[in-house]
Amino acid sequence: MIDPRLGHEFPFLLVGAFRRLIDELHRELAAAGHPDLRPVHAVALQAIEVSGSRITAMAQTVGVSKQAMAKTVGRLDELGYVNRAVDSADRRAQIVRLSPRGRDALSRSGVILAALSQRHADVVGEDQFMTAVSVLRAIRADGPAFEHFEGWFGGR
Amino acid sequence: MIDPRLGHEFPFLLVGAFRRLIDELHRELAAAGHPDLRPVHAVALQAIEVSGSRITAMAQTVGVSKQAMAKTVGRLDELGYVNRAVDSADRRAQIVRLSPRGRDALSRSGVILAALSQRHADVVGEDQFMTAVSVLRAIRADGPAFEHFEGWFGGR
DNA sequence: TCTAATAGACAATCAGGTTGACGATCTCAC
DNA sequence: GTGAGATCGTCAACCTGATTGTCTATTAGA
Repeated sequence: MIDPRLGHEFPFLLVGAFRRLIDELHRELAAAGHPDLRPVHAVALQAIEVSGSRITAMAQTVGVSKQAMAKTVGRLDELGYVNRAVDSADRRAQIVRLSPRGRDALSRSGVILAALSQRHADVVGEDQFMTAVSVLRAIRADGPAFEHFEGWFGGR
Repeated sequence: MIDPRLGHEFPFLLVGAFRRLIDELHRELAAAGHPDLRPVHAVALQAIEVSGSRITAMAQTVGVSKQAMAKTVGRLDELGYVNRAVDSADRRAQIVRLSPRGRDALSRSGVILAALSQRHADVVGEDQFMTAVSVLRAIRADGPAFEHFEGWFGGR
């Protein structure tokens, strides 16, 4: 039997660890030349396939309306993280592609997150860390790849 | 050395596990007679001290403006989860107290979350689960008791 | 008793999302 | 071919949940 008081603590542990991880990621991204990149941008960047993606497809992947995704993509374009081009095969559509800067941001994110994970693994022990990963995988189970939170937490 | 690809997965594991846990909590709370209780309400309820709290104090605890907290408390009053009374010692202030229904919701939350944690611990093994807890505690470190997310994820 | 600070309500505003409607374009059955 | 219907991305209107600024009532303290 685990301590029943853990019940109330556990969600806070999860969200707190998430928050701290993402805060550290963006602090280091900012220091590495990406001060304007917000978490929501990083999520959108990850929804872009290597061959380029349509806005509608990205919206569906992330779980927001295409209008919302269009706005985010517009901002990413402004910031130089993506390029847009009309799809030669379908002139209604745009193909959104990562720019070199976008690729840089994404690969740096990977490096930073890997380093952060490694740092935490060093502190608690690698096998402990991997145990935590497998526990989280079990809890998360077959959830969606991207979580959509709009209006989820609140709602009057 | 842990697999560098874990870096990108880890935040999604955390947020996915959190989301799943809270979703299950509120599904069971709804089935137990609390269908209108949202996560944001549960957070506010937890910010009420046993002897009663002022709105301003709750706002500070949770990390939102007092106006926002006043609205949430108003809703909780509507729903019958709290009672408000003028503070006899300071007639500007209100004392917000949990109603019996509020106490029921909070104690049920505890029971449900403990059961969910126990269920996951049963699946992965109690010692594995406790290892995960200590890893999360290490990552979360000395973060605030309540995480405040408004405007954190997005921001143009 | 006068002044500064505080509790909470009201109003205006903002941000980030939503839905609905639209023009342009594509697909497909005929 | 061509006409009907679906789909892509934009524009506009709106909703929600937060924010800041302002206000009154009240309290605390010199």
